[in-house]
Amino acid sequence: MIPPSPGAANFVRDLVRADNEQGVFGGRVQTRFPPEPNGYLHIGHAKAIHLDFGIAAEFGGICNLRFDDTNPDTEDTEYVDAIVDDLDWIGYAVDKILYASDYFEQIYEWAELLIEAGRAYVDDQDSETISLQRGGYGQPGIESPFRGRSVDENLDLFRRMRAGEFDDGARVLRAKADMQHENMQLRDPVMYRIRRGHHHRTGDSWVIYPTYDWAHGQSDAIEGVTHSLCSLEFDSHRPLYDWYLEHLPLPFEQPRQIEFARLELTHTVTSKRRLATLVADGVVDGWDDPRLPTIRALRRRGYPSAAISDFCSFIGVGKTNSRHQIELLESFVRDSLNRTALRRMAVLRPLKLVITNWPAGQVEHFSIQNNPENADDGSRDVAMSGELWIERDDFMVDAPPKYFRLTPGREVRLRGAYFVTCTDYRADADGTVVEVHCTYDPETKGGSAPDGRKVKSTMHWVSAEHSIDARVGLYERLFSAEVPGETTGDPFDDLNPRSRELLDGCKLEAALGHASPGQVVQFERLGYFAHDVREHLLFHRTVGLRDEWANIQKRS
RNA sequence: UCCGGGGUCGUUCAAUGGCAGGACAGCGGUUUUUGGUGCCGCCUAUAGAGGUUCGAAUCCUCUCCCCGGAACCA
Repeated sequence: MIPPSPGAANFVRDLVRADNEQGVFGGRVQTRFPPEPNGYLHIGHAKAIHLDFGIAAEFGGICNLRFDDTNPDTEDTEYVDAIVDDLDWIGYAVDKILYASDYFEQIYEWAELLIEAGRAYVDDQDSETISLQRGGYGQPGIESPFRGRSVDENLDLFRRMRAGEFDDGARVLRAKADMQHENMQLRDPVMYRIRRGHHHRTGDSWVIYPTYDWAHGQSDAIEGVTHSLCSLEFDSHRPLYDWYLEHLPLPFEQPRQIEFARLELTHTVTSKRRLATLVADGVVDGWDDPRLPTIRALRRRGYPSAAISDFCSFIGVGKTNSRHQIELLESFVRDSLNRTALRRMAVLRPLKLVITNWPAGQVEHFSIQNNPENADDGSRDVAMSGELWIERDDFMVDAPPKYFRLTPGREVRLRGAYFVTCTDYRADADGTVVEVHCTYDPETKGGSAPDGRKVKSTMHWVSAEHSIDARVGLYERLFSAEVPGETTGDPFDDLNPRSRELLDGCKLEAALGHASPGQVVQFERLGYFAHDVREHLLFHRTVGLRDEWANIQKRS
């Protein structure tokens, strides 16, 4: 078991504690988790969620789920529902859902306030011109010719923007900040744009929408947020966040924005936009495709929620850009699953093994433990006959020194069954081994020899007669909520090509045919990547997901 | 080019003026009816150069490198 990490950095906690002890915010702590409902949550969000909710809980404060829904073009209630559901699974059930769109009226009124104070103006130029005038790094900005409009004219124009008198993109409301500021965010940022998209909650009642910068801090302030935690790329927005708030009559103390490094992992992508592209382009089957690092996909693959929490608290929170190795996450998953996963046998690349001294037609049944880590998990019945499937990699004609598995003349154990000794093998014209011949020792029933002799290797196997073929749709049986009965047509229709390829021809022990949904199993010593033990440890990894993740990363 | 944020074992996170430590990865051993698990051991780091100090990863100066920032995205 991986020990807890009391030393894990969390500078956010330190800052909040300092504020709290000094009585800033009157000892109050309030945070928020503010996703835009334009995609599904992924492992990177889990880090933010544990931070946001964790800090609030630690200091006796509250953390709200607030949807940052200020862009009607990309958002949908489908995402709202999925995010709430995932959040619940992660361990933070919310009873109250907040939306930035609920504050549109208040935010609008504050915009008028800024106009009246001479701190905002309507600009008639298009976005290209505005962008050009903003200048560049180390380059001066140019003030808009509309910057000097009177308060009355601005107010009139802004109200007509809201009333829908102008076309999309015809005018914007801009903050009158500082066109020479070294920070581009302060060079008169856009506060409102005209957009006639249908909003998932406010429908068509608004044609102007606040931008992120002119909505986020305002929403925080309305809710009474004390510490607004966001990722590093917003650090240059903080002066703007503060600038807006300083000019507004706030109902609470002015919130404080704190930036932290987002989670990145090797072999995969933690960017909602890139994931959305993969889903939209059909590169993957959907947001819950097991190749994705979305919460949905992780869930479907059997990742325990606790393993994700443990991982998140272990890695801590800092400002260093870093990319954690996927192995670290997996170590938490294994740590958890090793104690709970039922062991099963399956053969991914079958090779026929014939027991030449097996009584013709005889079938024997063995009771094999479900989990050596936990006797309470009981045992299951496994049938054996004289013809078995073993892993192709478990037999070698010319075995190298450190190879302990089957080779001519060697005795090994078939897990839970008998000792067998290889006597012979058959190869085809190309030299490919097509059949291995063995004799078994009836005295070793159950897998131990009365004379105490040892074998170097224990191999997994399935009875040819009793095994089931992965073609009956194992993948779906284990990963989907439904357990289909008879499969008709091509059972691989709903699988991605890579999974098809990996599962084609696999032979499974009968007990896998009725695995209960959501039950994670661990294969006994086998895998697609026979040269690398790690790769085939747990079932959900045997389909080569790490490689899939890497492929996904390349294609996004 | 300007502004901001960063730089400690292979990776990641500690150590905040006092013996550079953990985890993951790797390597070796051991246990084992999974080449899994468990257990034991080993390996490797303060970006560079100066300075302050009895003492520097930590404080100061300069240099180098990485990331972010000029959407009517968030």
